[in-house]
Amino acid sequence: MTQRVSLQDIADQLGITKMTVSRYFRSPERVAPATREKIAQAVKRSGYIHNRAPALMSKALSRTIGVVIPSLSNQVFSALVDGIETITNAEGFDILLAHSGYDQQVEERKIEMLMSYQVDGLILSETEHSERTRTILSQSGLPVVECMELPETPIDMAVGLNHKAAAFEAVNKMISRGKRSIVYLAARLDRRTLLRQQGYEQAMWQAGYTPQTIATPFQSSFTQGMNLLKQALDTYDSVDGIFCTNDDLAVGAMQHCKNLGIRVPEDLAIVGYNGLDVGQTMQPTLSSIITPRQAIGIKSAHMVIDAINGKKATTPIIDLGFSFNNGQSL
Amino acid sequence: MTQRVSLQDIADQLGITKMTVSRYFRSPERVAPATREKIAQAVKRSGYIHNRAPALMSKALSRTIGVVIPSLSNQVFSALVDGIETITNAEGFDILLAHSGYDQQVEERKIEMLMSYQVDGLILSETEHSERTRTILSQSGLPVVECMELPETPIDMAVGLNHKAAAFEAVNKMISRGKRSIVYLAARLDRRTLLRQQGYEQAMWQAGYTPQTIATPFQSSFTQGMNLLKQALDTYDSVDGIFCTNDDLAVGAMQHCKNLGIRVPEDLAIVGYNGLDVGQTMQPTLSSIITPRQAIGIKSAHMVIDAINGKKATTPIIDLGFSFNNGQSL
DNA sequence: TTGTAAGCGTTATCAA
DNA sequence: TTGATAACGCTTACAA
Repeated sequence: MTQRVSLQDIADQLGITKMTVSRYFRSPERVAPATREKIAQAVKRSGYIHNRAPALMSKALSRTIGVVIPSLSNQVFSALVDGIETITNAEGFDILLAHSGYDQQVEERKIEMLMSYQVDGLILSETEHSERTRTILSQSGLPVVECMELPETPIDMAVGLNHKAAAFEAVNKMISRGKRSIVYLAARLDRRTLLRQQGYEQAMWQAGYTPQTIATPFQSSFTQGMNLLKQALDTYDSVDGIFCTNDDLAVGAMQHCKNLGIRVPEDLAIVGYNGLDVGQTMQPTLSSIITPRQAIGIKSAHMVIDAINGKKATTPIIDLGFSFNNGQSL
Repeated sequence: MTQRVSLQDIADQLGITKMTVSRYFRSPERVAPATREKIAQAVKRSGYIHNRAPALMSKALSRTIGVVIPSLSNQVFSALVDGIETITNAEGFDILLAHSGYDQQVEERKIEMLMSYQVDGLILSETEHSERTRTILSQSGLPVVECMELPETPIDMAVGLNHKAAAFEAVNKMISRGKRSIVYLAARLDRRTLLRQQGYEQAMWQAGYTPQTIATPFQSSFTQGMNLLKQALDTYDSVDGIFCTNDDLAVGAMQHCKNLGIRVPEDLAIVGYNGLDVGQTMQPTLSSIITPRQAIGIKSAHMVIDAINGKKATTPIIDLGFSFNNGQSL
């Protein structure tokens, strides 16, 4: 059966105390070379694995940060986690990862789970939370970074970009190229999707055009992109531009154009969001807004760790901006 | 500062002992209704979060399963995790998630980390491990399921499919459609990619043709699919079929054909692997091998949990097979 | 350089 | 129905 090896077990084998073995792990230079050697061998032989539970019980830090992302199949969040781990690895922190499936109740459960493991801080990649989530996070006093978008009232700290402004700029670019009947394609109506819609609508109204949105509550996917474009073409007249809430939809839409012989961008301009690899394989290449997700991860990790170390950031909200990949589809 | 609320704190507020509060959580029916009510309020007020550390120290189960996947941006593994969580949620287990980036050293570190949290079992989605990983897992006696492919010598249990056989069947289908100069496109040379290559080569030799592989050590992506196809067309003469180690490459390759005006499947047949959504948006739709990844997750979780409950599976290796999505690209 | 003792927060067990 | 006690395995602080 499962027989965990303890420090005591190793100490017993060698006729020393567990304290010396413990020291061997934490500060080997304070153990006599001969003893060190003996312990090294015994550790190797026994396959000892450090047990964090006792350390979690003392008031000491766990040196672990909890990370919650909405999806396990989205390059945006894998880049975010990559960025986070660059820093946590360098700083000697571990991360504990959980995913919420874009569901606030699930997010709440996962945050509680992570907290039950005594994480020292949390990085969340959404900004809309259940009432209880906000309560337990505030009460805990734990450093929390909400990232990707910038909440008006962050729980603690935030790192991201202004999605409304990004969408506004993208749609303005489309308008300045002469497009006027631009439709917004939206999926999974999360907060970022709605913010982008606001930016889109603002740009349209400002130019004197009427915003037209086609949305689905389902997960976005290439197939959804095709379907939404079909609907858009059926619903609205003389559509000459499509602004998509992400690249998956945009690629699906572009695919549909190819299948139908619609010329991009002459007949229909298409702009995506996130600047993923897939858009660059298309012909024409996809125009898209590039979000600095790796940098967001890096900055988020720095902020949590600084806060854990008692150096709380003076500016709790960091806007890392965005850029525009011109591409050929506009 | 971070001021964790303990059971003792709540008990003190109410003038009772922490034991009663503990009971309130584990078996509320054994606490007097009046007391129960008082505790409920105090718990809510204080934002108490369960602390797992002490429980991890007793010999009791943690009711947590560690899961290691290679990538956070691959639908294959998100579906696997979905399958796992269907079961763990139902059975009252939590999962602790980690990702290895397809790196055995990272996998080793993550497994150690998960074990340091006293997980009751592990689900790994790769079958090649470092020496030390195999050692510590064996010595721990922990239930371990390796999934996706079927190792010859599993550490403990395994759930997956025979990738070599799947590739063999797919390539045979291509051959039976008259294709003879079929090139295999490979990326990130992990074990599954190599197994598929074996199946491909076996089918080719058996038909009297010479296998031709174009490989890159880099992560697969749509862009890589384009590049590899370019190379294949430059390197080999009269290529009439492409078998790809996954759908990303296949879609990139198909995209390249569209850009060049190569007709699929007339001039070039393309077959992918995994049956992801993206392939279905293409015109023609992508022919692909469909892997039962959600079912693999479900079965894996069942097996670990059964083993934890002392009901070790009699058959430690489960083959869940595969199917073929005919599509239009063949 | 190594050892001793106390304590972390919860739960199992036994007692009232 | 509630309480007292011990135990889990490690680390901190102190002692030898």
